[in-house]
Amino acid sequence: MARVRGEKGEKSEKNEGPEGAAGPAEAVGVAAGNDAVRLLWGPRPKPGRGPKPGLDLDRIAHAGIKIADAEGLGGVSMQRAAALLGVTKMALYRYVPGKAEVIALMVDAAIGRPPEQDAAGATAPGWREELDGWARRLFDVFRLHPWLLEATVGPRVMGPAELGWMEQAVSALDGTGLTGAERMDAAVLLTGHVRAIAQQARAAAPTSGTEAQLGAVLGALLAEHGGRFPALTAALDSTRETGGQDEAWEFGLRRILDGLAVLIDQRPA
Amino acid sequence: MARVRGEKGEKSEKNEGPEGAAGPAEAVGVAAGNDAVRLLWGPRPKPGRGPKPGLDLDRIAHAGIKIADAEGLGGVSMQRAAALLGVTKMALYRYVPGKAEVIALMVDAAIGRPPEQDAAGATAPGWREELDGWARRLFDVFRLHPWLLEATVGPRVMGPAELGWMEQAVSALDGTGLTGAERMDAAVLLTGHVRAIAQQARAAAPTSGTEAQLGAVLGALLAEHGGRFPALTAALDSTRETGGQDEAWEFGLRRILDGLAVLIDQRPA
DNA sequence: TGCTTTTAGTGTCCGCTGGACACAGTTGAC
DNA sequence: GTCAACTGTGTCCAGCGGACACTAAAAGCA
Repeated sequence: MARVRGEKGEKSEKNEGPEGAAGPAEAVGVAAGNDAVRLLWGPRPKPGRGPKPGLDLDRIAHAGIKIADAEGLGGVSMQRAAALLGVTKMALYRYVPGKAEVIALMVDAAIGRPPEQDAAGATAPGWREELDGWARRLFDVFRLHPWLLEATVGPRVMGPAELGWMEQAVSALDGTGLTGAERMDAAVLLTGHVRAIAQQARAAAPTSGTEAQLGAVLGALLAEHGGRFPALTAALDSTRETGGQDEAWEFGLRRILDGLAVLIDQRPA
Repeated sequence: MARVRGEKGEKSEKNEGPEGAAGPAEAVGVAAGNDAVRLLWGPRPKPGRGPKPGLDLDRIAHAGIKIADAEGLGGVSMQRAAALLGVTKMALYRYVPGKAEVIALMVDAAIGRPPEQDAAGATAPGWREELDGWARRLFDVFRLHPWLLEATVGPRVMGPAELGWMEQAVSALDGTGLTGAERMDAAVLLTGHVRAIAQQARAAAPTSGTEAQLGAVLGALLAEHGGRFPALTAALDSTRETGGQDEAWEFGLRRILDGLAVLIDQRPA
């Protein structure tokens, strides 16, 4: 396996200034961009002369995923991942230049390739049904790996799997008369909704203390300070368990698709 | 000032298990819920007998904001914030039970109260104009404090300012025939779009290395692996600088408002 | 006025993190 | 058979969030 760090001095440049003084550096910073691209998109350097590598990027990614699924992204550390693989943490640095890249690999592996959807008979489904199904499948992924939300904030490089999802959404809009930019914007719009609801679902998840505790907190707050938020109070009162986040998901999805339909209908095909 | 930690043993409960074994614990975890509620919503305990407090929650929040604005959320540590205020980091723990609460305070202070918008003459603006302006103003806030994106992932308690924004959006839909739940869902939908574009804008921000580097990376990737992503390649080729993220913002906003209009028009007022 | 109690800020300590670096042992190529 | 490349380990470091004991200041009460 080829050296994972380029020039050995390259990595040290990260430490310039007191704290980097520029980027978030929190998750997958852009500083890791080039490295991350190489790791995500290959080519994976073939083993050369030394001892056989005991690990590979996939195993590392899945070790991280296992931890993150069980304990959240905060539970993922180089130590824990390495321990899960039966090596010391420094062994991981033979495969990956830093933690940011581990997370990038985790993200792409966890998102996974989008399932093929055509088949299902001879009738072509139409853009609306396709996008609807696409959004639901993506939502399922975020529900399965809630930490994906935190892991995908900030500037980062998309991996092949993630790009595959984008491809599928954009191609669902082929032949609708929308321009290329518009098709991509539509995919971004849908992704935003998926993320928004996934986030809201996580807040109400039973993992978080006692049941839908946060919703209760909101209710209590409005009960106490309701005077300052009349419209919210009224809205919440008139709701009272109409459906919860499932409703928000369906509502937003329908609104977005309706909005797209308005545009598509007035376009010459 | 009253003791900030309740029973002194309460805090230790956080350390149960190897790593909490439950929550993300990364940002503002739900474990901080009760404390965060007290700090965000008051009542602020009035000073009692001891030495005069040299700080207050607002100053702490703004110190954190200053750092985060300059260096990103990753640059915010108790040490740095305390140093900016001229005290040791442990002094902060007299006001705040932990870092999570500092971030919660930063978030609410940075989001700020939504500007009043009525006035502007006698003509009532109508829900569409109101929501449009609302979304743009919220977007401005996220552009001003990009770290808000990272700071607001995960389950958390909303502060008065944040709830004020929600209030404004919901009240803009009063009288449209939408149910309370639907009005809230619409607000969530818009917020999701604001966040999605804010995130995408951050990726292309000049802060990140050389200019819109990440967009270039995407282009290079598609140039190399374009065969696997035909629809994306076509979309991106047909685009070529049609406008960038501004277009995505306008596109999504219009689509959402169109979708809402479809629903509202078919509702009896 | 003086004493006592409450409290603000400090200093010290701990476990953990991500990462640099030097080293030992294994392997393939010549 | 020798050598160069490479994997995994051990050790070290600065920085992090936070617990805890301590000193000093201020207010209430006698």
